Amino acid sequence: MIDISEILENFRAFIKSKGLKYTPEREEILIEILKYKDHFDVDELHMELKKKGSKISKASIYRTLPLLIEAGYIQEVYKQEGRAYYEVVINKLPHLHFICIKCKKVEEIIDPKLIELIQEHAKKKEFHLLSYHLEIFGTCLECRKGGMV
Amino acid sequence: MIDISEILENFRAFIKSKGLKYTPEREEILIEILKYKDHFDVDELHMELKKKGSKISKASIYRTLPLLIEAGYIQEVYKQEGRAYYEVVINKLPHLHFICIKCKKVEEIIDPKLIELIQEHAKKKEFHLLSYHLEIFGTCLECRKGGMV
DNA sequence: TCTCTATTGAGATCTAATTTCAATTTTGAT
DNA sequence: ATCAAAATTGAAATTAGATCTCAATAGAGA
Repeated sequence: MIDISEILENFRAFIKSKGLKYTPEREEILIEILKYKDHFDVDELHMELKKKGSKISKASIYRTLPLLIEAGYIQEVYKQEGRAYYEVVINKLPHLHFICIKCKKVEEIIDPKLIELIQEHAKKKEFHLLSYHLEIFGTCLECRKGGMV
Repeated sequence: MIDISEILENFRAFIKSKGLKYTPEREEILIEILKYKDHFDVDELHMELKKKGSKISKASIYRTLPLLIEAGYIQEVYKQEGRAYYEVVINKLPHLHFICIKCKKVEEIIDPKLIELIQEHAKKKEFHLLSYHLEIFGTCLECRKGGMV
């Protein structure tokens, strides 16, 4: 389970270490994001915050996301139709996304062999791993039954 | 080695099979793309065609790329700063891209274990694989030496 | 050759993301 | 607490890749 207060304290330290200011907006965005169990995008997050009475602008969200990525809390996982999708990656290992291009369903696959394989290569190249996009695009069984592709 | 005339004939058949028309523009775009040994983007391709006296518009390139992807000649491999990058995938197997976020260098890794792993999962899920994005973002050794991250 | 339909180029349009800027807030120092 | 310097914010303007519109053109079967 994720300990929010610990994360917020870490985030504050991260922000401070960069000589930036720890604002209520940044904290509120992080708290809201931590609630996501799966993928989200900026519009979705903005609407969610609005629904709760928050006045946080999209601009602030766009400005905060790179910080959260840099701090290691979230990752951009894929882009579709010009829109970026993110997910919380705390305690999450690299995983494959199988994305159906027809119904847009996304399925996650976590495979220790995959993780090992990636880390092995990164180690060999002395590459410092920050994030990853591992998407497999195709069509799922249900959509193929529907007479497509 | 790639046999261009065979590919063009296949492409013509593909276009015809969809009830579309085989135009000089489409052929020219495919021929030009087949020359790329690594990644390219629309602007780059458009400039290259222009340099050779071609009048092909960007609109036509944008309209042709999805056909080439569907026909299996190219793939969109990653997006960076709002721009999509493509590569020729004829005779190419799934491979990882290690992308340095500092110097933007991209290194390809082909690993039979990776291919096997992906195909295994796809088969299990009865997922029809069309394309993939396998990007690992991070920093390379040289850039880390430069005092960053 | 004729006709139907797809395709093209040029420019308009769309829209996610970024930038600008004045007002506000944070924060460390006093 | 108060103050000043610098970062941050929201709103709106701007940017830019990608898509769409449309009139003119060209491919392809009859």
